[in-house]
Amino acid sequence: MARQRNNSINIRSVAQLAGVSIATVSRVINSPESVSEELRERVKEAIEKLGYRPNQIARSLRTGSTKIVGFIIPDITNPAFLLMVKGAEDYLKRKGYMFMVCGTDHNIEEETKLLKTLLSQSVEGIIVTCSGGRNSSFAKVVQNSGVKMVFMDRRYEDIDLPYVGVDNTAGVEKITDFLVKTGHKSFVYLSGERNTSSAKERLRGFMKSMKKHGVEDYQVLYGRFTFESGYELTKKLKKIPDAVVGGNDLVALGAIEALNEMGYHVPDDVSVVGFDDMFYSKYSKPALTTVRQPIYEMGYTAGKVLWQLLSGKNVKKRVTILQTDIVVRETVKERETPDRGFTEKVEVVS
Amino acid sequence: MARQRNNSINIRSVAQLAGVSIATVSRVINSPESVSEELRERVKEAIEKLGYRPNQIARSLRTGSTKIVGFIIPDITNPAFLLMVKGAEDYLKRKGYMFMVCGTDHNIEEETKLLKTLLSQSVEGIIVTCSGGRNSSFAKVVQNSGVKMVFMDRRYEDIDLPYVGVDNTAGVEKITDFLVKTGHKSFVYLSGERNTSSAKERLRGFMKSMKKHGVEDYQVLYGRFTFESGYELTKKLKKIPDAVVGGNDLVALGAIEALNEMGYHVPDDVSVVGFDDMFYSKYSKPALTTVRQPIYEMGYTAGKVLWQLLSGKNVKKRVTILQTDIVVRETVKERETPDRGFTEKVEVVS
DNA sequence: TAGCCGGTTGCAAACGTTTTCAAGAACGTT
DNA sequence: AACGTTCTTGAAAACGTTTGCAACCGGCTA
Repeated sequence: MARQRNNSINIRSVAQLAGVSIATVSRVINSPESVSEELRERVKEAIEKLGYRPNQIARSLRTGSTKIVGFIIPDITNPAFLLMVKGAEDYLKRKGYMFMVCGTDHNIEEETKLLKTLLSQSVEGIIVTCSGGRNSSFAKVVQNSGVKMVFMDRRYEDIDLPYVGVDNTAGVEKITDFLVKTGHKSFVYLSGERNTSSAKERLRGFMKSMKKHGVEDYQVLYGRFTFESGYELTKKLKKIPDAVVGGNDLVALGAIEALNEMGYHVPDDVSVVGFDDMFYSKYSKPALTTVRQPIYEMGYTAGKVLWQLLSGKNVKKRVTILQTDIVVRETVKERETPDRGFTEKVEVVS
Repeated sequence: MARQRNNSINIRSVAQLAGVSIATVSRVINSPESVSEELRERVKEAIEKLGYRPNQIARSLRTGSTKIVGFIIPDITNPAFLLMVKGAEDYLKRKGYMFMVCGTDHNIEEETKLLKTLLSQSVEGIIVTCSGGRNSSFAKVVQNSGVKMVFMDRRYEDIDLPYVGVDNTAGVEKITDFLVKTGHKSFVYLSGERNTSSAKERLRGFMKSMKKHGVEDYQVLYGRFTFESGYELTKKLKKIPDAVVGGNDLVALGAIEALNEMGYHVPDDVSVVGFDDMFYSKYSKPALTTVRQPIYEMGYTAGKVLWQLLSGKNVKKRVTILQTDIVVRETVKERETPDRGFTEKVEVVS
């Protein structure tokens, strides 16, 4: 016996009302120029009258193209990640895509689970900002999925996929150089999650600067990319350095809070810098000196790269690295260098 | 001639490998207890071997249930909205749902467009935070859609749908009462987008407090819910009041920035309060006194209500209003009331 | 007039599932 | 031995589209 036919309006209702076949209705929708003026009008009228909207599910099943791209990011609540997402969306929505964005809560098991879920939803492409430093099960799923993917901001180095990121190393190196140049002699670096690619790259920039200038009075502390982490790490400091370099703005802001509570003034007693230039950093008191990342552009570019993949083009540039600027505000103060006046002089002469 | 069969693994490949019918494979997946031990094992093995994952699209088409709920929010980049979304997701994902979240950029035309798009994606439910104060085309689409919907945080009053929100009026009234009680005599209220339901409700709370205490020295200024708006409105002030009430935290923070630049000290010269208790407010300098909204809970509750709708239950409570707390930090200072000492005394006596 | 061609149209298959129905097997009861 | 019951299983229909193919209709050429 026939199952009860769903009473909602479908292509058949339209066809019936217009007195044509469903094929014609479909054509009116997808390639109107291929059907005669008269029928086209009749069908359009019927569509209007019934308020018919094609069922995307059926369409997807038939064509094999869902026009959906998924995002996997560590935290759906973090504005920085969402600004990237927005960048990618802004590019891709003009190509007719819809989006599913999923947060892993920094949990790599959840990450693979989400990947699987997205795959069975038949998304056409996925943009991923990794939640950890390595994720072997993730790699396995990716390999035999055949879906188009792009890494954004963070990547798993053992998975060969296009990557759009930011020159973390150069960014931190630049701002650390700036601190050295302005007379700071002792440093503390407050790292975020140590296994993420961005944390590693940023730390590398710091180390490069230290080495380059022959600075030995520095210390590296590991924590997370949060305000609280910056706060706690700083509180534990035995000796206060000339400058604190935060793994990101949140960490830097946490450090400032702690320093204030410990009775130090920023920037008079200590300089502090961050990384990100997040929304609030320019309004903090004192306003944070930091490294500006082109976050939105990064997402936009990732969207573009994914689209190239989706439209079958060969992506020549597998890796796109965007550059950073340093933005000088109020948390760095030029230090006197009384005890090194001599060295300074020599350098000038040589 | 037969179209080329899609070479990706489907239920048929599994059936073939296991030597059973596709019906059996489907049963192994959906109700394993209904198939014999032996076949079940064979099928599971085949699934594992091929890495088969059921095609959700096909499943949705057949069952008419996509297990997707959509969100429409004004700004995908605003952490407050996303915290609500997270709340709802946390509730609904345990019920097996996936999510599509869409931002309108505060544009009501985009809002109806997104609604239509979500509908043709056959989402089962939609949670909406309105972008404007009214949206007639939105209403029209909602009426004959049959999809389950819930308003979250903001609503269109002419559309009868379940609503989960916060007692904006009581919140602002409470904090304004607090200002009056601590001796403030003159007020400025900085409103956000004046047509949104939350802006209206908050303003009402302010007015109630003014009226209740017979205060006449107040002024209401309209702008937007942004830092910049608070800043600009404040800059235009001819006369500085005892207290500034911001339509939200951003506005309040903008006002503080402007006041500082104009040479006034917060809270010594002026008190400032906000609404939201957003992430950064406790770290601002001075830390903002504000109204805490249970944002996450609001989303969680909206998710719960939507689920009741989805599972066919009758929702008895069409409107759920969550209460706010006021959180006292550093931006309010008790004022002397030299010229009213007398009244004060009378009150105590009476 | 026969043949051909381009433009419109409809029929029916296919996309990958779920689910109804009926058939068969195994078993116990009379 | 006949029958009923319960449990497993497979065949086939259906979900709402898109699209290859064939049919038809005019008009044109030979």
